[in-house]
Amino acid sequence: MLKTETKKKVIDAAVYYFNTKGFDGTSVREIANKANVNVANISYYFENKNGLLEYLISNFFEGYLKVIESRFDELDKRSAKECLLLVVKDILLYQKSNRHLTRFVLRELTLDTLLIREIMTTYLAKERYYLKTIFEIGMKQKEFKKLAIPFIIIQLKGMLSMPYLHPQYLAEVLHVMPNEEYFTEQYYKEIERWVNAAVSEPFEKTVKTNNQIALSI
Amino acid sequence: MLKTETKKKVIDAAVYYFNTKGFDGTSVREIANKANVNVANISYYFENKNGLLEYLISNFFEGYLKVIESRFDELDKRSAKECLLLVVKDILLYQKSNRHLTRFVLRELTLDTLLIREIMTTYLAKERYYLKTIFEIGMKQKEFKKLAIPFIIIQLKGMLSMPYLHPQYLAEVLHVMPNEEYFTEQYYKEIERWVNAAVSEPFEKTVKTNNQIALSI
Amino acid sequence: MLKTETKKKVIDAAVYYFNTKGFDGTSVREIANKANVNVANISYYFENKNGLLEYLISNFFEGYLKVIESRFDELDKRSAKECLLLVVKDILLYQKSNRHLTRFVLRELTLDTLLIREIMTTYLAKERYYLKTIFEIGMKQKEFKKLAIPFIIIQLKGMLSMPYLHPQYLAEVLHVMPNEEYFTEQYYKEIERWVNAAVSEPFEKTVKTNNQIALSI
Amino acid sequence: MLKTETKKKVIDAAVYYFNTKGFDGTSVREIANKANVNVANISYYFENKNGLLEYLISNFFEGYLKVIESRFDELDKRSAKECLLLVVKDILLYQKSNRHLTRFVLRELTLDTLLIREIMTTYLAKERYYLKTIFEIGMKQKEFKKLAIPFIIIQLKGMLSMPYLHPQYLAEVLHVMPNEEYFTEQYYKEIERWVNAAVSEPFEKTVKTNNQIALSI
DNA sequence: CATGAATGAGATTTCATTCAT
DNA sequence: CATGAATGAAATCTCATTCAT
Repeated sequence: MLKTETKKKVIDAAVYYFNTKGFDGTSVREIANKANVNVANISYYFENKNGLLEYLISNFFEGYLKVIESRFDELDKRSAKECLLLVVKDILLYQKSNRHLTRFVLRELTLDTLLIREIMTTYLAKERYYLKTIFEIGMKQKEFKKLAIPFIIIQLKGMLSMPYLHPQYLAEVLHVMPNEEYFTEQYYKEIERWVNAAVSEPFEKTVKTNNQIALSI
Repeated sequence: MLKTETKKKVIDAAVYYFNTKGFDGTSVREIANKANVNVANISYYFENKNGLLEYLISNFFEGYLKVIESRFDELDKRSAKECLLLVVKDILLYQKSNRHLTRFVLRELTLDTLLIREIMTTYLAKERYYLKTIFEIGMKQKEFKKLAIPFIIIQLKGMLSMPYLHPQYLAEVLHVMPNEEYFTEQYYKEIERWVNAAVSEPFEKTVKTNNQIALSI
Repeated sequence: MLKTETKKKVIDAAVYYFNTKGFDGTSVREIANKANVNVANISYYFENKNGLLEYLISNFFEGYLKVIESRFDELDKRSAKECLLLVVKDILLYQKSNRHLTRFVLRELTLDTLLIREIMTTYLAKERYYLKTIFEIGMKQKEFKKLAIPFIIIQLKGMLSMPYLHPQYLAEVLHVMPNEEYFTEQYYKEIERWVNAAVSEPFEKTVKTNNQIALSI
Repeated sequence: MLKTETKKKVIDAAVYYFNTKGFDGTSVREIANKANVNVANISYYFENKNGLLEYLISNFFEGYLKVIESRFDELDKRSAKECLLLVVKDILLYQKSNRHLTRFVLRELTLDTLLIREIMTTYLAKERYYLKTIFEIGMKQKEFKKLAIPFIIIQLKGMLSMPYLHPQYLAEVLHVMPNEEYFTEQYYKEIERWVNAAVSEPFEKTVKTNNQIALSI
């Protein structure tokens, strides 16, 4: 554990600055200074600045996918809607507990780089598969309306990422504090409302049971 | 209004690179090279690189707000829902016709800088005022459900920005082409569905009339 | 002429240091300091440190080949031996008047790099062609003995380069001053002796006339 | 004499890289990686990188001089010319069997450093003494022409080192393979030709006997 | 209005070396 | 005897900016 003390300090400092100033807006020296270690450690542990970037993004998506996968594996025991809502809840919680990393990764995803292209063809393709499958099953079971799945995914992902990409906007313009305890719970309910109103079949009976899902933050 | 050729070339090149590589990831030399002009022109026309940034972002929001305002001014002649949908449509069209600039500005908004803070307290505060007022009127008129307005705005803005922040994701992961003609129309319908299902009062009679709003792209 | 003052100063300083400390043993800062210009000028004029290397080496060989070529073109007017001796003389003079550059280039040629490989397939292949042709004609005309040309070239080039690769050795070990006026003349005579004794046919009559070639240093 | 495995591996790796990339162009990490040992071993065994350099160069010259000395000691039993040719042969063989080290050392000798100056005042001064003495005796015995000894040494050393400094040039430009079996033998004959034609007195009777020296490679 | 030359500051990376284990 | 972690120094390179023309 002590062996990687330095590495951990670098990661924390990097996430901090990448979050606020962006990857290109942050110098390795700043990171090293904040981490109170020598600059050369960045090369030592991550080869170079870009290696640090890759490490952080990959790391983020490893955890992200694990969260989705573990809910996806319960699809046989649960209804599609239940499953979808649990995925939504878990993603919100994952993003909440990694909010600096999340903002930075989501921002980085908007660039046209080789790395991002690779991320898309691996992690994001998998994510799409899981979501698509959940929606397909839900539609087959008549839980969900027959909708264009890609467009549903766009809306869902838009909603899931918005508060974590723009926390400053929420706080300073809308006066909603995305870092405070109850925000996630409240926002989860909003997405649930959207699922119920815009995705689920109105007369679906399973709605009731799903309402019982509570956020344990 | 009649910009010199050089200034215009710089702007185009800057938007191109800022869109794909980000502001900090782009050097003024790259911009000058692509624009086929001398680097010193950037200082000449925009004082410095940051001036170019400010110019582009302000420019974006000037146009953006004008679009919202002109619909907002029709609030007396139209129902809140009609107005909201027209605003949605116009924003989509504005973003579509400035897609490179839009992606870059939306990305830049995720940073914590002085400039962005200023943008928030000016342009985005205004935008919030317009949206809030539309929703308030709609609720008062019983067109809209009584909902937490900030949360509605979060969802709306999440949906509005998603395809323009992540065109690559739409194209390569979801195989939806956000730059093709019919996308905006289709996506507009999705947001309309959301307004009808999750925002509007279900028994609202005006729903019918609103369906008539057609996108003239 | 004033435009390239800086470039020229960089070149001079680079040649000076590359000569004594080698390319990898010299830092761009040292060069810039000696040249009394800003380090960035090296990137500005030569792209990077390696560009400076390429420039200097190419430059050397452009001049080197021009010297050989102009004598080679006189092959119709002169005997092969005369021509060979004039080439020898001119190479010695060229190396003498570029002694720092010469030592550095000859040393660099001993490395296994891409650049050197390219130099070999271009400049040195040409040089070999000229020398080979001179020897072939000389043999055909019975001026020269029938010898293995590559081996003659090895010996010739070994002799031509030795004093310019190892001036320090000549000075400090052999107490021969390769930079002093009369050295070139004396050394030229040695090579002429080698040509007469080891290359030329002993009964060749042209030997006499060739002796008249005097070095005008 | 029995080096630790690690030390030997370091030496081999160092010679390999110094040969192809030069001393300054090689990092201790590269050496350690190739040798499959830890970097710190280099400091441990050679104090520092420069210590490794000194070790290798000294080592080379110890062996080099031993080769010359053992022939020199036979001067009483043999003619000067015989002796000279045996020295030539042995140097060629020594360089051949240490070709990587040889190229690197010969290249390093072209630099102006303290270490090289020391090498010159020790090893190379000795070498000069041996060669000079052989030539002087030969001249006294009328085996050799009365020539300027330093100039003879320059030529001899130029010929001896050329193929080992520029193996790439021989291979790729002249298509002579200095590493193949028969090269040394053939090249030795060339130098012998030079000795006979340009150094020896033409009517010298000992020439015959010397022809019997055969290379046992 | 536009340019090429030049610069100073700083960013990233490399490197030899050290030290505790 | 050997290692992995860590460092300080320096090397290369990049960048925004300035200035004379």
